[in-house]
Formats: sequence, structure tokens, C-alpha cells
Amino acid sequence: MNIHSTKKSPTQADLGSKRELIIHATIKLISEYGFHGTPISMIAQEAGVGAGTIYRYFKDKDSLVLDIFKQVNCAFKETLLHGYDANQPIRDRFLHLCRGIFQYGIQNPYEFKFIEQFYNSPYGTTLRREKLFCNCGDTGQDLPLEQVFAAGQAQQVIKELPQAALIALAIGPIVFLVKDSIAGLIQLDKTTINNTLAACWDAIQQETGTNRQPVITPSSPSIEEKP
Amino acid sequence: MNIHSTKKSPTQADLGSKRELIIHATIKLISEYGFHGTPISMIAQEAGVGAGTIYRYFKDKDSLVLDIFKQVNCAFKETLLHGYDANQPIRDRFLHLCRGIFQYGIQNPYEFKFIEQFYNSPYGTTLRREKLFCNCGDTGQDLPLEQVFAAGQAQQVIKELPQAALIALAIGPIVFLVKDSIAGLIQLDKTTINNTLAACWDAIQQETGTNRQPVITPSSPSIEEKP
DNA sequence: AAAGGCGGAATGAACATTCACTCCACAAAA
DNA sequence: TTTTGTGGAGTGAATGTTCATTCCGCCTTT
Repeated sequence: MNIHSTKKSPTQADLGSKRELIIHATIKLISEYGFHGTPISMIAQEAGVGAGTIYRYFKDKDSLVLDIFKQVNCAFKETLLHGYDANQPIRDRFLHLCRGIFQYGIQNPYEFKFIEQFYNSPYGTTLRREKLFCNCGDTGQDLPLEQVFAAGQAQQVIKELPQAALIALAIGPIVFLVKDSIAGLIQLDKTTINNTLAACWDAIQQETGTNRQPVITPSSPSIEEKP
Repeated sequence: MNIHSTKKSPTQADLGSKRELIIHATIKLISEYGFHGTPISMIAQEAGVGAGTIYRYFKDKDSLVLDIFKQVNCAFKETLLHGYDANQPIRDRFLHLCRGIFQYGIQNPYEFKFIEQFYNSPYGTTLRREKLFCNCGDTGQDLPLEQVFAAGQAQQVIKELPQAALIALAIGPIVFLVKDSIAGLIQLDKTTINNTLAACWDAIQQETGTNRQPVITPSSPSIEEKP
């Protein structure tokens, strides 16, 4: 129910709509204030339902968030796979997936930040550690991006770095930029997005030229010990 | 105070040490559970002090966190500047700063996550938007990394991307990797770090070769509208 | 003995969750 | 067609818990 809801008989259109209202309110508020920062009462108010109603659809606050995360995360993954063709060249597949993350983040800012929050929470970290990702159809096999990296390394097209480093190089900048965009700190135009995606590719691609510079500078201090 | 603290007379060495204990406990707990997820009582217990003692050193919970953030953020910036030489080549300066972030994150995981949490909180976002960063000596001028980018662009060494995009390309992967490292999901060795830093440079450097591929694929859908 | 740092019980506000109740759509009965 | 009965969605005040903050008596220091 929004402003001036004429409160007529909620017969048909509202069938199950309360659940959606609650879900959207939860995503919006938690994406901004975090799990502990958003009381149930605030969710109820934002959704325009009674506090008790939330407990008709979700066992408790934990499972409210967990259920929503699974749903949102699956939808996100499906979005990435939309139009994805595993037979295309490595670079095209890489750009498709990365562009998808960009698009999703810009078009679904609340969902994007919600997912981010969850992944960085103790719960999300535990989940990742246990490799118990959302079982939305996939059988626990590698994510498409990881397949792209593996195939690219086999073709000598992608650098010989650990998967985690490649993922960081690909996704890190995107997450960073999208967050700044959502926060209203920057305005992303299409050119910037395309050039940034190209730069992400430059980061992971295996160079063929011979003028590579060394990285290890003799003066750089050891990273092992505290000063 | 850790386990079995012999609780002898806290005469001399503890002068003002309560404050340090509180600060360390706060950083540790908030870096893991977030602001709203860590009660004062938990901080007091972790620090081994009474809850009331915290209010002898800090006005309330808000300023506890804000004061600590300012302190930690300044120390972090100073660490980055340690050994920094503005007369060195662009690439060396870039690598110095990025390596510094890596080192700091690995050596100070709690502080690193604490800073990250703060920057991503509504408070931190507001601060960034108002460009009211910690005034720890600097007169509000550009951060060193931004100077490096500006100078690099003037020398045609660094890509013509918005500052925000360059920062994302440089820092995004590092933050991403360090978080995974702190979470215990990966083990970072020196080679991986060096190669990842080199890859970050590849992302932002202006290429001289002519075999650059275009990015805009004709089939890529528009990013403006929802489907 | 006086002063003040300190711990932790005391306090009131805010929270998650429950529950007794209302309301309405529909169906059976009349 | 009208009346009555029923089940389940919806509600928000009530409940017990947890929180931030205060306060007071103890205990160290001087």
C-alpha cells in the first residue's frame, strides 16, 4: 500500500502482494542500513504492512534476509547468463559477464548493495567458505567467469594468476564503480563503462609483446613482517 | 586484557592504556560485526573494562567510532606515504601506493575492514560526498594516487578515464583480494601480490601498440533501460 | 583522608517476536 | 437470493529481551 491507497477490497491484485512489498522494503532498507541497522518495525512501515504480517511469510528476521538473498542472488546469476554463449571467444564472454554485472548494478541498485552486504557479512563469508552457494539449478560447478578464466589460461590468452586474483581484477573495479555510482558520487556514461570494461580485460589478458616491465622493485619492503 | 590476565596493580604501564584497549576492541569487533552488530557491552568485555569506562574516554558510541576512524584513517594514509617519492616515475609511484594498500590490509586486517565498513556506511558516504575527509595534515588537496593519475595522463602514460574509474581499477582488485585474504578464503603469496599489482598497472596504463581491440560489441544491449 | 578512575548494576528506550483479535472472501445452509 | 458459518490473512498492542547510557559505591592513588 502506498500513499492514498483507497483501501478498497484487496481481492485479486493483492494476492500474495504483501510478500512482495515486504521483500522490496527489506532489500531497500537493508541495502542502505545493513541487517542490524534495520528493525522489523521499519521494514513493516516501509512495506505498509503490520509488523506481525512479516512473520506470516517468514520465520524470523534471519530467514527473511536469507530467503531474500537466495532469491535475489539467483535472479542476478540468471541475468548474467542471459544471452551468454559459451562458444564465443574468451574476450567476448568475459566482457558479456562483466558488462552484465555493471548493468545489473546500475539497474538494480538496492539488490546490488543487498547482495554485497550479504557477501561481506559473517554469514556470507561462512557460506562462501563452505562453498554452499545458492543451489538455484546449478550443481555447484564453477561459475561461468571461472570457466572463462580456465579456458583463457589454457589458450594462453589470460594471465597465469590464481582464480581469486583474476576474479578480483575483473569484479573489483566494477563493484567499486557501481557502488560510487549508486552513492551518487559519480555519473556513469556508456563510454566510461565500455572503457572500464576494456581496462579490466587489459588487466587479466596475457600480453604478447616483449616490453613487459618487471614488477619487483628492489627497494620495495618485504610484505611479511610489521615494521 | 586477554584470558588469564593476572590483574595485578595497573599502576604505571596501564596509564591511558584503557583507551587503547577500548580502541583495539572496537576496531576488531566492528570490523567483523559492523556498527549496529557490536553492542557496547561486547566492546567492554573484549577490552576487559567496565562498560561505564568507555564513556570516560568517548562521548557516546557514535563518537567512539568516528574518533577511531579518524585516527585509523590518518595512520593508514601516513603508512602509504612512507617512503613515497613524488619524483619517481609514474609507474613506480603507482606501484608504491598500491603495494602499500596491500601491505596495510594484510598486516592490519581489523583496521582495514574497519575503514572499509566505515567508508561504505551511510556516514562514510555522506562524508565522501561532502569531500570532508580527515584533515590529518593534508589541506584537502588531491590524494597522492589522484596526483599520480593526473600526472600520468599528462604524460600520456595512463588511460584517459575519469579519476573515479582509474581509482576503481587500481584499488578495487586490491580491496577485493585483501578481503578474501582476511576472510581466510585465499592465501596471498608475494608472487601473486606482485603479479596482481602489475595487472592493475596494465589496467590503467595507456598502451602504445596498435592492436587494440574495440570494446563496443554491436550486439551488446543498451545499459540505459530495463528490459 | 581526599580525589578521582573504575566496574558493573540500574535505567529507560528500542528491539524481535507473539498472540488475541478483526476482517473479509467464500461456501454451505436456508 | 439471503443468511450464517468458517478459515485464514492481517494487525498492532503486549511481552520479554537487549541495548546505550547513567550512576553510585569501591578502591587505587596521592
